[in-house]
Amino acid sequence: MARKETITVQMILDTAFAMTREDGFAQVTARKVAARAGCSTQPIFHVYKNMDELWDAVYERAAGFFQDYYRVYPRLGKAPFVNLGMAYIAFAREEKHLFELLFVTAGPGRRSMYELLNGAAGNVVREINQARAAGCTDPSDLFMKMWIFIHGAACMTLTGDYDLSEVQTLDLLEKSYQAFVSVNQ
Amino acid sequence: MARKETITVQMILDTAFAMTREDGFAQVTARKVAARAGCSTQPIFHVYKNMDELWDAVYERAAGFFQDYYRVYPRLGKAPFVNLGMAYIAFAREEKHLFELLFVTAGPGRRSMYELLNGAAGNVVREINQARAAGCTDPSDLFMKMWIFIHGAACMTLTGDYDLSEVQTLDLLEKSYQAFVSVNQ
DNA sequence: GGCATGTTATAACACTTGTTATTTTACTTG
DNA sequence: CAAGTAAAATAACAAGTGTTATAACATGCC
Repeated sequence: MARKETITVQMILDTAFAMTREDGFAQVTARKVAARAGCSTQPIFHVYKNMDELWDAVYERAAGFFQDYYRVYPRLGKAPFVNLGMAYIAFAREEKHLFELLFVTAGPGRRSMYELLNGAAGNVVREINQARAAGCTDPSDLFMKMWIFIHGAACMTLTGDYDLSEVQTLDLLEKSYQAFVSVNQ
Repeated sequence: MARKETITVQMILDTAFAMTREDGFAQVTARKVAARAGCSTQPIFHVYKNMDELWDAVYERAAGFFQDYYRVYPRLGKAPFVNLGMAYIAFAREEKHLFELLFVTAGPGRRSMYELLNGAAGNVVREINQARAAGCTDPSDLFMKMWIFIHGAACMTLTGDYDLSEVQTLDLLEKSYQAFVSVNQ
């Protein structure tokens, strides 16, 4: 009937996503993706209507990647929000370009930070309940403060203004939680 | 002798800086600056060797703009670092594109966040001394924590994830300072 | 007033981008 | 095996970028 499809959606998306991880989202151009995938630009537009569709797919994949990253990240902290913060800061350090795409670039059509964080598993809600169970009077306010702090540390890793080890970060987050709790009740 | 120079360095830099403030650094291209300045691209390259030189000049101007912004910003806070933070967060809200250029974009040849903050007036050093005078045992550590928090809030304004009023922000920063102090000594 | 000289405008080059028209290729079906 | 058809390659278009060569221009000096 017809020629067999040799370049699949997966191959293109895999390539584009890998390029985003390694070189940044801005490097995902039609010709560069094609070159890395070892084909012309034509299969891309055969599978995706235009580059916007591919870019959206890369964004969705990055969002899913973060969910997975958080899911398997070791839980060393005891206080609420600390494990969420540890994974978040580590993600910013180890996946700079993905972090930038998901949490720094404004961009229309992007999900809110809270939505990305909470994810399908309701990560934030669970942490807030944990804080309430621990006797915190206003866990939402506590989350906001903790999250501002965590986001600040993560963003500073991008510019090289924050460079603490995992152990130091754990200590910093635990102490910060205690600090915020102490003035919250 | 020769034709009088009608398009000056100031006119070009003013235009490029205004474009950065309003539309973002990426919009500062040779043709767009020329169009807005009402001339061809030729005067730009007559005054600057290339676009990199102009971009550097815009960056320097943005850095100076932030210094001025901080200098005249009202001092409503009592605790150390709070006024620095208030001005910083307000700058992120009111000058999104300049904030992005100075404090979010990594880019080579850019100054460190600390250098931009401390400025010519030694803002950070003064605040640290103030904290020490107030009886803080480790003012540098306190500054780091406060700054992570402040930077987090500022960065979240860019993505629309932080939107507290000036009064609320003042309260938040004062309380955060108390929180960090309480676990610091 | 003519003229040399520095400034500006015009136009073009080389490159990159997304996108599309056209051609080639290869595979499945009859 | 031949034919038709879907996929991929080639090539081109239009727009945008930095940069530069060339031409027009105005201005102060002799």
